[in-house]
Amino acid sequence: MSSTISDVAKLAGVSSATVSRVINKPDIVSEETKKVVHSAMEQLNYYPNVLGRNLRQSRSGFIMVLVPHINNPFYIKVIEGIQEISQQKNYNVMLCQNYIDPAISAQYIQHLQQRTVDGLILLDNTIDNSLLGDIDYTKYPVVQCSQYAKNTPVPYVTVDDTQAMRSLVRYLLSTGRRRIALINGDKRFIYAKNRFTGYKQTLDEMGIAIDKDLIKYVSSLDCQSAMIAATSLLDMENPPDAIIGVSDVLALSAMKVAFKKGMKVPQDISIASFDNTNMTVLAEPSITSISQPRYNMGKEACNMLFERMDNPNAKVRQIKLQAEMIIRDSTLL
Amino acid sequence: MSSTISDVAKLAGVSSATVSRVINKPDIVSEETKKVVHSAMEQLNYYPNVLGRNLRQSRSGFIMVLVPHINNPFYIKVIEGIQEISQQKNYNVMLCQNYIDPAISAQYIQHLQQRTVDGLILLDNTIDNSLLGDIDYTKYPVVQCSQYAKNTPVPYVTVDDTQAMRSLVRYLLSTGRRRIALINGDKRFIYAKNRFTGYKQTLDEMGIAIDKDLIKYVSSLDCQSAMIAATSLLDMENPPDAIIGVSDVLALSAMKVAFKKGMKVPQDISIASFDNTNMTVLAEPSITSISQPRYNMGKEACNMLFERMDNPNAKVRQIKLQAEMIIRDSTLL
DNA sequence: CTGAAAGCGCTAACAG
DNA sequence: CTGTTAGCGCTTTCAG
Repeated sequence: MSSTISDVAKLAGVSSATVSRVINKPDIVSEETKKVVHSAMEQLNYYPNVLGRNLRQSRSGFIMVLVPHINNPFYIKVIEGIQEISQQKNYNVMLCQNYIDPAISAQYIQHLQQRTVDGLILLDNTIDNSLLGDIDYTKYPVVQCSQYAKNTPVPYVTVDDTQAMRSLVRYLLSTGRRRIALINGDKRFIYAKNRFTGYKQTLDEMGIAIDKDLIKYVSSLDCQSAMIAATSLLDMENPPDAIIGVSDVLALSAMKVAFKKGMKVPQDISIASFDNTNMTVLAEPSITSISQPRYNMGKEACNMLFERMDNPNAKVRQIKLQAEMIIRDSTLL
Repeated sequence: MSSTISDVAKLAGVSSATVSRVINKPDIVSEETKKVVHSAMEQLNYYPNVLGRNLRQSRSGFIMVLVPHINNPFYIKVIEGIQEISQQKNYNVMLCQNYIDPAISAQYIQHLQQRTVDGLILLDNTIDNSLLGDIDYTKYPVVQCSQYAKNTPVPYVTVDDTQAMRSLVRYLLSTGRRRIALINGDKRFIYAKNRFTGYKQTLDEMGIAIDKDLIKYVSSLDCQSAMIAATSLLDMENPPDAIIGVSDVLALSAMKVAFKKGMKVPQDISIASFDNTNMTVLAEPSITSISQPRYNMGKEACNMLFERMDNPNAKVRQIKLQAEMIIRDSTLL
């Protein structure tokens, strides 16, 4: 079997405590003994057993990142940001998908109580944050990312969806569009609520009446639902001259429906989206999209989590980052 | 702090061994004591501390899945399959991305020696399997997935790339195409080598001379490289009448270039790809693609890994799954 | 069916 | 700067 710290100690002629110090606090060990210990470690091909260390320090060295589903490219970059920070802190990431199933989430959350993981970053967007209700966030370090709960002392990092939508609608209006349709997600999601607010505010300010028929909701962000929504929009007697999808897949699907109806983008209709994943560039024409600072969201969320893991009484920070509009061919008039 | 097994034992008036049995081997405990213990656990809101258990059993309860990058949708489904099986086995997954950097891989592989993880599924495609050379696969459970090493006793599950390419080329020929271009990945990758073999074999069999100018290699599977390759193909004096990309992004990029040159797909040129991710459906026209059994690859690889974790001397299985061609608009003549 | 006792491998006081 | 000692929380013999 593999060698232990006391094997090394014996071979080096020192105590296991000293070996431990060589590994963890090399500064307080004399050069000479360090040399002896290192050579013993090498001879025995020794690697510290993390399980022993974990028990002793009662830390697992893992954080959990709970997302709905990684087939949504939005999460990929966020996860990268999280992994960047956690690696700096010598922590591993356990990435969990709940497939929007609260039962699965509940199982994963047990990992906090069982000490499988030391903290949790919640990218879950379960409606009404029901999930958060199951977690004792006073006891375990938890940070929300993207989605967030109002009036709850849980740290979060999110993006200013209202503002992002405002800039997008304003821009479309500036290109002369007046019948701007919106394909939104379930309004019980905060992002959907906020984006709708931005949409409504901007039209209100410009004195444009809201046409309820121009607003569609999809229960899931996939091609099928999106195509149904887009078809009903484009089949209207007085169809929209622009469509905003709250996710790239929605916009791409809408564009596909427009093509099928013989419409040209952007000549006949403008198309815009949120998320700015690489689909927007691969599409023909390329799609104007709202780029959220996904990587930074991940980094910030992870930083916040470590703040709380280091000090459970640290101030609860709740921050909102700004998004950016990337204008591409699909709206260029 | 949270309660321990001996707190529960004390409250229930039994030994901690009995509490342990209630949790792990309930069958050999009397109904009565079980009841008492359960109620004590509830009163104390007890959850077993996994760190203690792990040390005792010297297992971490984690397996590692090492992939190049999860922005490649190919891996997403494989990972899902892996997670499905590992969850059944009460194992957690540590998903690691090496960003095609051997130094990062090397760091992760230490986790095996440190016992942070109990096994490894390698989806890495580092050229020449250099990575595998760093792992003592006789000592630690390792399974390769997708990529594999010939003549090495490491279990793997892969897909019959040669056969898949053969069927695709044969099909394109059957639609009348004769100048079929190939945008391939670095030939030192096994998948690239095998797909090239399938391409060459089929053309040879049909008595069609290989035009080397029709074969392009990209060092990375992104839009930029792909567009450069596609542009040089379509700028030829005698351009191809079909382009196969070994990944969806490559094909989509090629299609974009074709559009820019005023060509129509499939009328002027056929486009086909490997991977069959949802981009192929979102594209207009939708793209003919080779669908690999990604989910099953993940499941099989994970099953193999547990076989080896359960029994290090288990027979080394090396299996090859079949891919399927999905015909869509981009090649319909 | 249950209890006592040992110990997984490590780190952290404490003492020198 | 280093050694001694204790113990993290759990499971697993071995007895009974």
